Amino acid sequence: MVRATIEDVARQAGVSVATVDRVLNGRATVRPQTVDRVEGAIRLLNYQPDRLAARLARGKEYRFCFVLPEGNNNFMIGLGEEVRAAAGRMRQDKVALDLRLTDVFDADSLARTLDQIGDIYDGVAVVALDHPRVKEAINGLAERGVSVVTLVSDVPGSKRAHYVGIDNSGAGRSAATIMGRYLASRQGKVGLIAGSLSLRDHIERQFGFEQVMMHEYPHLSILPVREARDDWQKVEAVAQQMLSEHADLIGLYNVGAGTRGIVAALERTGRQKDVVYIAHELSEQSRRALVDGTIDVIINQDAGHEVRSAIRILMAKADKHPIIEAMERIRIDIFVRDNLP
Amino acid sequence: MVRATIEDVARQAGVSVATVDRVLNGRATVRPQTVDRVEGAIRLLNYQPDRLAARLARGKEYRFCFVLPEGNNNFMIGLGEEVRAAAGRMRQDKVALDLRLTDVFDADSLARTLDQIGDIYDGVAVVALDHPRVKEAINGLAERGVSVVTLVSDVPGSKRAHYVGIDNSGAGRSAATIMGRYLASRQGKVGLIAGSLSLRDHIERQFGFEQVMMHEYPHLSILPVREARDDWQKVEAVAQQMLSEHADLIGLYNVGAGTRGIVAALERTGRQKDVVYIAHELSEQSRRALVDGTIDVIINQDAGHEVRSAIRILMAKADKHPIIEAMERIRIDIFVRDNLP
DNA sequence: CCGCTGTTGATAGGCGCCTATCAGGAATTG
DNA sequence: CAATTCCTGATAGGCGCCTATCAACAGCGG
Repeated sequence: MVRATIEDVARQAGVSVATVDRVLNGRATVRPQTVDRVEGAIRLLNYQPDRLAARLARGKEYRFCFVLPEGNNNFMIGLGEEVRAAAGRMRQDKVALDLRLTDVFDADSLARTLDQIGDIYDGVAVVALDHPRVKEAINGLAERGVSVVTLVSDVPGSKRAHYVGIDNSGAGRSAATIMGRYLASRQGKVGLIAGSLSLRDHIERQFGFEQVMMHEYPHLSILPVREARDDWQKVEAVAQQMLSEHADLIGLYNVGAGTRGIVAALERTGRQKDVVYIAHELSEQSRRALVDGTIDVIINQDAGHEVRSAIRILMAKADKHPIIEAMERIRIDIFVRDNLP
Repeated sequence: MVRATIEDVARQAGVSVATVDRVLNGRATVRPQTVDRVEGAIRLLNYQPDRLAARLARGKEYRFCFVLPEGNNNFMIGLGEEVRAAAGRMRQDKVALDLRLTDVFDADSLARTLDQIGDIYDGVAVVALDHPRVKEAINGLAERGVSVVTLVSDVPGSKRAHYVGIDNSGAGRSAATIMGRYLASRQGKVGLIAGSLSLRDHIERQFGFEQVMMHEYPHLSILPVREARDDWQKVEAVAQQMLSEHADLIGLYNVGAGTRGIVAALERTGRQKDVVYIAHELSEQSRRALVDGTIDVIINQDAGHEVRSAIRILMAKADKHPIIEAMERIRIDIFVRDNLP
């Protein structure tokens, strides 16, 4: 059975191809009665426009811009590499990707970057800060007709078309569940380190973690969260201090980046086997530490998936096509040393 | 910057488009020296053929056949649904998918199904049994020019173009690691149930599990594996027997399907909180049992990803395009109650 | 020098759809 | 009834590439 073409539909409906096209692309006013006839024919023939031919004919290029945080955060660097890799591959599909780096911890600078993004773009993917100024910038883009997706960290209440990232509260809860089970028989303190509490993803992870910890594993006491700006040197200092102040520290959950600092602190104090350490994001270093046993579990989001999902969503928005939710859900990966990719 | 077309390449190389086409598609003999000139121009212009235009011009339909096990195995049913869903979506990309069900536990019947698959297909994806007769059938297809990918369970040494599925030995090892950590402070026996030891994936999981268990957690003793044919009633009987024979059973790992039977046995005996139970494959039922706490961890492979990956690979093979390995790696998902999708 | 082989050029026509334009008929208005 | 307005048909031309065909030319052996 061969696929129906637009001509088959026209013949079936007793109209011209031009009219079918008018109905399909809403290009001009068509009498409702004619619209019905055409739609009937489409259903009857189960006609689906050939996407390839349509895109070829339209000759349209998609231009998307990825706005990522600058700095030496391993995960973000990896994300940038995925964008570049995707850019190379997608060229032959007429998709052009640009990459801009900016300071995420500074809402104003991020917002300014977003404001400056010209209308040359059909869509923007941004690792966002949950801040009124940023929200406003996102809404501005959306109103200019540029679709926006938030990446990794969401800005709820903004006019972004979609959030591409994991359920961070679920990630925090998962960390707590595993921490609780691993420490089932032990008594002691659990430490929590975050990058910044103005990053939506970090707060949510923290909340999720504390929630499950307090309800399910009340025998473990949680120390107050410490902020360390995702900078491994600060992280190391904080971890070091925690370890020396609390001889009964048996669990550590690092909500943000800078895992390297904790690994260093744990190994220096020789307590790496004694403390259950759960980290986020898989990288060269965290991978090695997981295999060595310094890290016990890594919770991860797949940067490659996120980038590809963001592109698919932006393309769907540009074409006004629906998106398949199930396909775009980013999973919370849990890695032990045995299921590393 | 606009993309280069085949005409630009021809002009740059000082040849005709026909010659460029000959080089690109190996359609006729071209003097090596001319080939060099063309390839130089391609590199210089960074030319990449427009895939859309190419596919449109070739006007080719891809026909792929998925061969799955029949029966009431939840995971396989879900896999079938994913195939159907993909079939609907892929129609507009000129990809036609057929679905055939067969008895997997019977090598002859599976092999016969494969033998009968006509040359109308450009590719076949099959949930295979590791058996000489099946291997032969796969090789037969491959020799007739039909690319074959094995799905979920591999047939190593066959001429399949690719294996789409998880690293089962890694899955088994992961189960053991988590089991060992969850049971850190306890002493007792761990039971192992498999579907069939002629299914490659099951054996590999078992080996991986035993390997880590024996090396890392020697205080836990593993009971001999029991086969239960992925049938939940048999599985229930086996689990029931294990539970009654071993009062000190504290861990259970079900390598195959039929999780429902174990859940029933555990709940009937009231030992669901006492036994750490690790299962494979997420389904309605296993999900509920995980949330309830009867199952402690589910190890999963994403059926949707597998189907889409198989399609991408078969398309790439049909077009003689390279595949991007990193994109096609199927991950071993670990689910606790908090990171369920 | 002829016929042959190997290589290349030129070009038509098509894939399915989009865009634009013009013309003709129907329906509506004043 | 003429002048509009609204709706529809017909058709050309193009998107970038593929396929096929025929002609042209060089170098070769006989």
